[in-house]
Amino acid sequence: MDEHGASALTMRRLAHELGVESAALYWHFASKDELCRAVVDTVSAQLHVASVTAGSPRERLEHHFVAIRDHWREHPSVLELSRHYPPSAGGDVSRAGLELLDELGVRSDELLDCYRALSWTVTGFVMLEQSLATSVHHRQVAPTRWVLAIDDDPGTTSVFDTDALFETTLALSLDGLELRCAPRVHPGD
Amino acid sequence: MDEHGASALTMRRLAHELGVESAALYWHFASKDELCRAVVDTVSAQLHVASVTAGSPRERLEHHFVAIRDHWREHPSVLELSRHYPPSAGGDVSRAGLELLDELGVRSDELLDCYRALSWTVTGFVMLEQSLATSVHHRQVAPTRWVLAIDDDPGTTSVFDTDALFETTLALSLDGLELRCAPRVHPGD
DNA sequence: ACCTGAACACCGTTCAAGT
DNA sequence: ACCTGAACACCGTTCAAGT
Repeated sequence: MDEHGASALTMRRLAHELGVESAALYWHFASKDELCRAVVDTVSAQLHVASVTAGSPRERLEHHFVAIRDHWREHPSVLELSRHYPPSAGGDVSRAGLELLDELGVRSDELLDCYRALSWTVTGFVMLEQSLATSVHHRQVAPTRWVLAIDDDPGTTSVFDTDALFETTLALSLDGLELRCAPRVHPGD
Repeated sequence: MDEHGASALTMRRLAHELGVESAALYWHFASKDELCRAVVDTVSAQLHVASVTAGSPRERLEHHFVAIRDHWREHPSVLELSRHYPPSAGGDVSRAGLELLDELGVRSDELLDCYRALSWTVTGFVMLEQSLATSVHHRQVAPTRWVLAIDDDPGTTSVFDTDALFETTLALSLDGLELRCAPRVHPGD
């Protein structure tokens, strides 16, 4: 799938690749729906965010979400699937994230809401990032660099780097987060 | 489509609804791909963010993104389509947004990057919000209220409101934004 | 210029029948 | 328990042929 896109996942094609007739799959899975959910759940479970113990809570939080982005970038078509079959939302991963927010000083009654907000921001970002590949208005000029041009109107032409954009997106949210939990500023900055 | 989902958009079905044979559509559109792009572009163009002139730049910025969220919530299946056929990204809308960021005091060399970050955050949010409807693990208990329960494990059960979550998501980013552009705080707060 | 009819190569799914 | 073969009702797309 990650080679040929989510649309390449076909009961007939999958069966053929397994050396079996397509009807045989229906003994193992009730429907394609169920099979897709299993795929999403399996790949979601592979998302193990290594708990970095070095660095400030803020830095570890950044690593946390960078790891999540990287994971989905490696499995673009599964994220595409997960739009229709949302994952069970890796319990371990969110547990690790919640702990980091706690260390950062987020009020305990805001922990869940804040982590969800950050998590959605990151996941949504990766979804949009991956949709660039099929955009008529975006042209890829490097692995993470894109030029946006609408109808060759030079007024709308602009270049951007998704790595830089992700950094900005994450930085804005985390800055806002630090602001609301600890009115204290890092010394020596 | 917004009634029966994006998968209900079928060349044969559309043709039937127009009282015509499916092959006839291919005189007007080269492919379903092109037709979908036209749908996305049309609905994207209908996104007119009313320029609220009252309130602080921050408040108007909030209105701006609330309007964008509301628009896509009214056309869920089109946003679903736009994952594969990204919109030309309403030029007027982003122009209005950039102006608001400018008024807020964002440095001009950061304007584009910051607006894109906010815009992606919001759009990604709505995408995820809409995917809840098909989630096996989420149950809708009110228009914007969901309960998350994984395998009936009471330890993972939690309720959340997407309106509140959106507010948090937006607030975090905007707080971070204000922090980086104007080190001045509102008087009398 | 615009549409039909029929065909082609695909889908997901079901189900009797095989082993 | 696990699979096949054949069928059903769908797809998107093409293309000669109609008006």
